[in-house]
Amino acid sequence: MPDSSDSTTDDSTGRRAQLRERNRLALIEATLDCVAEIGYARTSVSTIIDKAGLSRGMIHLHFNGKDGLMDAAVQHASDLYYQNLYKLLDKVRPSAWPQERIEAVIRSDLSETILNQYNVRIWYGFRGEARERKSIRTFSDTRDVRLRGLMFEAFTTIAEASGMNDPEQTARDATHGTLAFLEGMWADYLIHPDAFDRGEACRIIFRFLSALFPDHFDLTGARPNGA
Amino acid sequence: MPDSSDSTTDDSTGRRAQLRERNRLALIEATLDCVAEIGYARTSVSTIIDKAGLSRGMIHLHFNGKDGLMDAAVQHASDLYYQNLYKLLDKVRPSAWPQERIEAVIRSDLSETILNQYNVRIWYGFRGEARERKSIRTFSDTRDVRLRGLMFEAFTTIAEASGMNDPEQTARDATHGTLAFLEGMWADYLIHPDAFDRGEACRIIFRFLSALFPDHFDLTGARPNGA
DNA sequence: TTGTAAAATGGACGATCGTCCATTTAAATT
DNA sequence: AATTTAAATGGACGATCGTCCATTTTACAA
Repeated sequence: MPDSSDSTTDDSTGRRAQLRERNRLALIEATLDCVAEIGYARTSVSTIIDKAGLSRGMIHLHFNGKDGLMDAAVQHASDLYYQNLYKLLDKVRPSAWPQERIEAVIRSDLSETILNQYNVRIWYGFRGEARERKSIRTFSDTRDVRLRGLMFEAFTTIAEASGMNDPEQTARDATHGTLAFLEGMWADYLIHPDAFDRGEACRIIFRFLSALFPDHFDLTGARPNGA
Repeated sequence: MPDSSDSTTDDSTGRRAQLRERNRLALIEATLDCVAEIGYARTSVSTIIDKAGLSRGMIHLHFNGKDGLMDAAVQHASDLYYQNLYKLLDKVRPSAWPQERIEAVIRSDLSETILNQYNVRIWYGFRGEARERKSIRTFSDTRDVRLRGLMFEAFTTIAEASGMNDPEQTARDATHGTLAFLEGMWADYLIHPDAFDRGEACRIIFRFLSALFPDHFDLTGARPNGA
């Protein structure tokens, strides 16, 4: 008794499409695993399909070759990074002080969820090749768009409340500076993964921020408002 | 009239040794050029000897293979970096204030002599592979040894003069923070080589330092002493 | 000038690279 | 159950990889 239209409509959730998508994702994840484990230069088609446990031809089938797969992998890594970061940032309550938002950005970006060996190796593994592959370049590039806006807005409020001469310029510098700080901490972690101390990294950034905005930060993070 | 011992002693400055050394260096420089131009992953023995204009076998002859050449190239790049940096730092007069030394470190590390497309591509090109090759790891690693000590000493003096609670801890944080700052600026330059503004980068760092040590820094750099 | 030993050459070699397609497998349709 | 067709397979292919060595070149000593 064939029912007219429901059981197998082409909503691409059929078993066929599901398996297809599963394999596609498996290839991407295997690629990222390889870059994290053996580096970009040593990651070959053979090592990827070996790790994924799939067949050689799938890379050409799904991504038109290795380059296409690398592009998709970079995009995926980028998506995961922001997805995880914003999940953490969404935890701050809507009525939070701007300095609390800044603290959340810093603590999140240095937390184990975001800053770990796997991510840092992927990040720097691809970054070395950024000049060559356009898609990889945009990966490192997009860090700003949302995050930068969020931080700039918070710092502007803080700078205005502090009665600074040029609050907008100060906010721009503070945003740029804090992001540079975080970048530097990531490099630290890459090179000294064992000696790296998340608490110390946070404290150093907060020390600089508390010097810049003493009413809004201390060495432990955000300060409750009230002059 | 054969003179007893001077004209051809084995002081390795004979024409033979000169040519040998010249070719050795040519291979190293060709390697760095390749990494800067096409990235680490695409740099092959063929591209190297092609750029050097030498023969295939020389790599094995002088460096026991590609890996040995890469190690030597990394070492050479590192040597050049510090050689150039310390040449700039030696220009500050011996009686300079500590804050002037810090300013010199910052301005030098962000100057065109040190921070340029060639160097930054080499730096990040190798860094992505740092996890794999031990010699490459130490390349990124050694940044501190002398530089860190130099900065720590200067910041300690500054922190003590500022009457800080814990001058040593403050000096350690300031050193760590400033180096992280510089690292972040390098990453900025890698990704936005055109938009990057050296003056702005300096000003941002000085803004943070002037907040931390208002008697010793302002937005333009070091401040002359005198409370 | 001749002999010799170090240095440089460039091609051969097997291994591995990424691409691509003839074939097989299996989900979906009739 | 038979047919269709999308998906997956895995090996063949030429190109390129890095290594190595038989040979040639050349600086230096005799």
